[in-house]
Parts: sequence; C-alpha cells; structure tokens
Amino acid sequence: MNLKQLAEKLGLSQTTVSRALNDYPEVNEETRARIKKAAIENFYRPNTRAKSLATGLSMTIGHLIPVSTKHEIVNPIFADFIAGAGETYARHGYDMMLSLVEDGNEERAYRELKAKGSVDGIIVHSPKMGDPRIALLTEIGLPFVVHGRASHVTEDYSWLDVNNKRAFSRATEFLFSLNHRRIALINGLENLDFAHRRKSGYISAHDGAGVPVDPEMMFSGEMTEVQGYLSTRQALDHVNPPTAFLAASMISGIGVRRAVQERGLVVGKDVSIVIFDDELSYLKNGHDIPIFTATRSSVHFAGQRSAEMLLQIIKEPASGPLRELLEVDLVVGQSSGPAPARE
Amino acid sequence: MNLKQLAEKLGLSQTTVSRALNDYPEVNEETRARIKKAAIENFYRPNTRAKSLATGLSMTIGHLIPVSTKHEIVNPIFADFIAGAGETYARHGYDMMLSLVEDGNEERAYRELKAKGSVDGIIVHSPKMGDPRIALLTEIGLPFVVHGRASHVTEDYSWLDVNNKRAFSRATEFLFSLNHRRIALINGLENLDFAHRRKSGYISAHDGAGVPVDPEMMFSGEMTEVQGYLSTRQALDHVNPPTAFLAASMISGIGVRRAVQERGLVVGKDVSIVIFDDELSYLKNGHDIPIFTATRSSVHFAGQRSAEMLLQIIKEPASGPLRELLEVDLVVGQSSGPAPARE
DNA sequence: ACCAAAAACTAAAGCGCTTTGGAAGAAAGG
DNA sequence: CCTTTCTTCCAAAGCGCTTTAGTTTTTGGT
Repeated sequence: MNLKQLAEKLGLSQTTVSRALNDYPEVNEETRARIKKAAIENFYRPNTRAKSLATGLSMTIGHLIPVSTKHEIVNPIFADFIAGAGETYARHGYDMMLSLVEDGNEERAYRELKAKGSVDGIIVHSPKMGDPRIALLTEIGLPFVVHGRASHVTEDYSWLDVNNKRAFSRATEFLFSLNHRRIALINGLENLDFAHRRKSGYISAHDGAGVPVDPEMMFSGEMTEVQGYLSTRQALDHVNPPTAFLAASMISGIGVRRAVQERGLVVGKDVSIVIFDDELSYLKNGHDIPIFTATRSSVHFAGQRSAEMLLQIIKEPASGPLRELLEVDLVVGQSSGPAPARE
Repeated sequence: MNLKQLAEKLGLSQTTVSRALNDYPEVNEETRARIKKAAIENFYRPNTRAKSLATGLSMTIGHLIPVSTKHEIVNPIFADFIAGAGETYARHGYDMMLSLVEDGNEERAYRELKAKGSVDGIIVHSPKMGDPRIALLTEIGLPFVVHGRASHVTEDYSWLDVNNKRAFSRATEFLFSLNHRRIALINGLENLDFAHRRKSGYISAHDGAGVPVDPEMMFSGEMTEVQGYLSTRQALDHVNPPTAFLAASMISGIGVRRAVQERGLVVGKDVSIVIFDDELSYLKNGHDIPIFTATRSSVHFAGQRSAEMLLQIIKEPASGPLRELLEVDLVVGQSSGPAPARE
C-alpha cells in the first residue's frame, strides 16, 4: 500500500494524508486521527527511497570499515561498537549501512558515498595518524564523527575517544607500583592512532619513573590472540625477560596468557598481565573478580555516544565540532601481583 | 553533478546519457565514449535513491541481527560472517544494511523492511527451531537465505549450513576413540537450531558407542567465555567429573580452558578439550599446531557463500531454493589426548 | 449579514533517475 | 527515386514521496 492508494481509500488528497502522518499542523485533528488509524490498519509505511528522494535526507548512517587486502581482518570490537550505535540509530529512525572498503580505495569510497547520496553521515573507524579522511570529509561536506582521534590533523572535527594515553600510563604506573621494572607492551598496529597514544602513555610513565624504555620490549601488530601469543614468546625469550605485560585488548591478553602458561609461569605471580578491556559482550573480563587487571572502557557505550553525537551534528550542524574524551577505570583483577623478587 | 547537469554539459538528452552509462545498445559508440569520459571527469555517480525509485530495486541487502533485550549481546561470529558477505556485496554493487531488532519485534521489523522497500533481500541469522521468520518471509515475498537451518519448518527455503550434527558426532567419536567416556557438552542456547543439532550429534555418538548420556554433563547458554568457564566449573564439581569437554566455539573453549587450568589440571593431559572453530580472524586457532583440537569451518566463507546464494536468488528467483551443507574438518591440536587412566 | 482571517484541504511541481514511445536522419532495398 | 528499415537520439511519463502555491470552507468580528 502506497500513499496514493491510501489517499484514495480515504477519499483525501495525498498532500493531506502525508501531512497528517508527518504531524504537520494544517490538518484537522479528526481527519488526522482517521488517517492515522487507516495507516495502521493497512500497515502503511512510506517508501524510504521515495521519501529520501523528496526530502534529500537518506536517514542512513554509513560505517566504512577499513579492510586490508593483506590481513583482511575484521576487528571484533566493531561488533560491540556497532551494536551500541545501531541501538541509537534505531531509536531515531535511522538505518545503518556497512561498507567494507579496501586500503587504497578509501578516498573514492567516501566521495562516492557523498555523490550517490546514500548516507547523511559517517562514523570514521580506526583513524590513523594524520588520517587524510578527516580533511577529505570536511572538504566534501559529509557530517562525520571519528571513533578515536588523529594526531597531526589540523582540522577541527568531531570525535569520541578513550583517553588511551592516560589509560596506558596509569596501567604502567600501577605495574611500577608493584615493583615491576621490565614491562612488555603488546600494542596494536602503531600506524593506528590509538596504538600510538597508548605507546606514548607507556613511555611517559617510564620517563616519569626514571625507568628506561627498551624498544625490544615493545611489540605491535594486529590485535589478535596469535599476535599476543607470539610477541609474548619473543619477549620471554629475551635475555632479560619482562615480569609484566601490557596488552592492548582482551584478545591479545588471552594470547599473552597462553604463552606465559606454556612456559610454566603463573599469571599474577611470576608474570603480571594488564589488559585494555573494551567490555566485549562475548569476552567479558570475568563475572565477579576480573580475570585480568585492566583499564576498562565500554566500546558499546562508545558506539552509542558516537552515534548520538553524529545525529546531533546532522540535526544542527552549527552545534559545531563535538568532542568527548572517555576516561577509563583501572580495575584490579587476578592477573597482577608484585614483581617476583630478583634472585 | 547529477544526470541533468551532465546531459546539459554534453548537449545531450538525459535519456541518451543514462543509456550510454548503463550500456544500452541504442547509442552511438562514439557518443558513448564521450559520455563515459565526461562522467568520469565529473565524478558522476547516479543518486542511489533516485535510481532505486526508478528501477524498483534497492540494491541493498539487509541483515537483521536479533538482539535480546535481556542479554543484549552481539555475537562476534557476525563480524566475520559480515566481512565475508560484505565483500561479495561490494563486488556486485550491493550495499549492506544492518539492523538490530529486538526479540518481540521481529515480525514487524521484517514486514516493515518489505513495506519500506529498503532491501532486495535478507540474510536470516541465528535461526531458532521452527523459526517463524521463514514462513513470514515466504509469505511477504522477500528473497532470503538462512544462515543455518530451522528444524520443524515445512516450507522450502534457501539455506547454507554447517553439518553441525556430523561435526559434533565426529568430535564425540574422536574423544571416545581416546577412551574418554565422560564428555561434557558446552553448548550454545538450545533454542537455536545449530545448538540443537550439535546436541543431537553428541547424543547420537553416545548412542552409537553405547555410552549413556548424562543430562548433567550437558550445558547450554550464550556462547561467551564466562559461560564456558562457569559451566566447566560446574562440570568439574560433579561427583563424577568429565575427562573431556566439547565446546561450541573458540570463545567458550577459552572459558573452558580457564576453568580447567584454575583447578590445576593440564589441558590435553588431565582433561581434553575439543572446540568448534569458526576460524574467527581475531581468534585463530593458533598459527602452526592448532591450540585446540577442533571441528573447523570458516564462518567468513559461509558469509561469502550465503551472499552469493542470495544474489543468485534475487537475480533468478526461479533458480529455486538453494541449499548448501558445509562439512567440517576435524583438526587435531594440542588440547586433546588419551583419557587419563582411572585409578 | 458581510468581510477578513484562519483553518482545512488540494493540484501540481519536483526530487534524480529509468524507460516508453516516438522522431529524425541515414542506410538499404526495390 | 521512393519506401522501408535501422540507427541514433529525444520528450515526457512515472517511480512514491514532500512541499509550494493555491483554493475552498469555517470562523469570528462588527
């Protein structure tokens, strides 16, 4: 059933029916009630395409997920982020469009999205340092919110980020307070901005404590279980192995733990592990006492908030660049303890 | 730049330009070349909304992800499935729309999708036993492919599934062959069809081997790490604890391992663990020797194939219900070994 | 009872595309 | 040389909605 048919059935013009359903004032309340009733009875739903063609609004938010042809990996963190964002969109009548876009094709993909008019706004994922997408989106005038930030970018833009630097400096300091002096960092890919910030937090804590940073204790890579495992093995093989590990996610932390246990070392005693916990729904950090000591920030919440911010910017572009920095909790779990006494 | 402007610029009618770009024959090859060149130079992209309004095709595939208001959990398996499907859509010029739909609202959500004309087809996720969505989608005439199957459904429909029953009977038999006689099943939610089939595979292997099934060794729940952990603890607390665990996913397997190790038991020696490995990109089952002995089937591939099937059905509805049953590999890893001798 | 203003409705244009039904000109056939 | 058939192009309708610019009906003030 489309508008025309509904209008005919009611013996009214399309104009009136459309106005009644969209709560315009210039329609008699009695008629409006009659129209709304008929709309419900006939399960009338305006055709989205027609509506958006007429209004110029697509009522759709795009999520462009960078996919590397080499690694071809989809971050599990997306699942929870998207769940959070999706809720918000649904509540506001927006749809969510997902596109996987390959490394080199990013500029084209974004321009296309604008030209095709398929979205009203975009969430930018996994910003890299000096990410060119920010200038690009500003140029083409597509509203966007970055999940994360991009260092070395001069534009003013909207973002929501976790205080990654602080998170990692706090975690490092916490380990220092337990007398650890040799801490391995199992980081994400360091061309990604968040990983860069985490590293700088790790380094600044070392500087603050006067502990030298050893580049051989810093690992970076895709945040997979296997990467956590392999990096940890390498770290433990060092002539001067670490007594503690700082892992970028629950998943790499699990890899760290596997490698540690494989060596017959006891987590929380021989070796401490601190992770960054995104509160992934399928990988919660335990049910009572946290499995891992962790800096914690819900990526589900981040998704929700980012979406809200984006919708706000779309509604009122003048409300200007919005920024939000989330602080993390430091929760102490079973995976950390005082550094073992040196023999 | 829209069609009208492009046509004016070229001194041609919209008709000719449109036809040239869509490779219709009734246009001079020289003119076509000229038009295509201009289109590229001006980065012309037809407005999707207008196009789909005119053609009646939305060129969009919908993924409705069931979200429970109670658990509010997004399965990480979706991430990889969607990555696979997304690739395929991109290659064929389709967009992907994601909606989170709450438990009770499913029927309405599907009908709305049809009425609003937002998608040309749908992938049905997480089918339950006797899932009503299949009858519903058949009734409203929206092309769909089910990822999984639904027992007790009489309709003919398209699906792509893993042979879950066989996977779990093989895994169980494998453990029997290692002399395990008491095997705990850490299953997914058993109202979900795949979990039901896995259970029946587990049971049929017991029947085949003449080993009685103990309901107290069968656990079911959301496939999280914590659920795996808690179920395992409960199983190990039993007066007659199991010597082996069969876990529904990598993630629950990790929970099983945690509980086992917490008791000071050695995986692969005191206790064997076999998992179902979906080949999640972030949780690969090790890099050389598999961490866990597993039945393996790539959910990324499943996403790809499901998408291909759906596009095929959309293109040629007559090509009828398509079905595809994927068999799993049984890969032996480090987590299984002969049952410990009874004292 | 009359006129202006407000209320309630409608016809038609327009969003940007595809597609139908021609039309004009060139090539082919007799 | 005239008719027929291609070839190549175009004007205009239509997809289903919103919205502008009116038109008709009611209301209210005098």
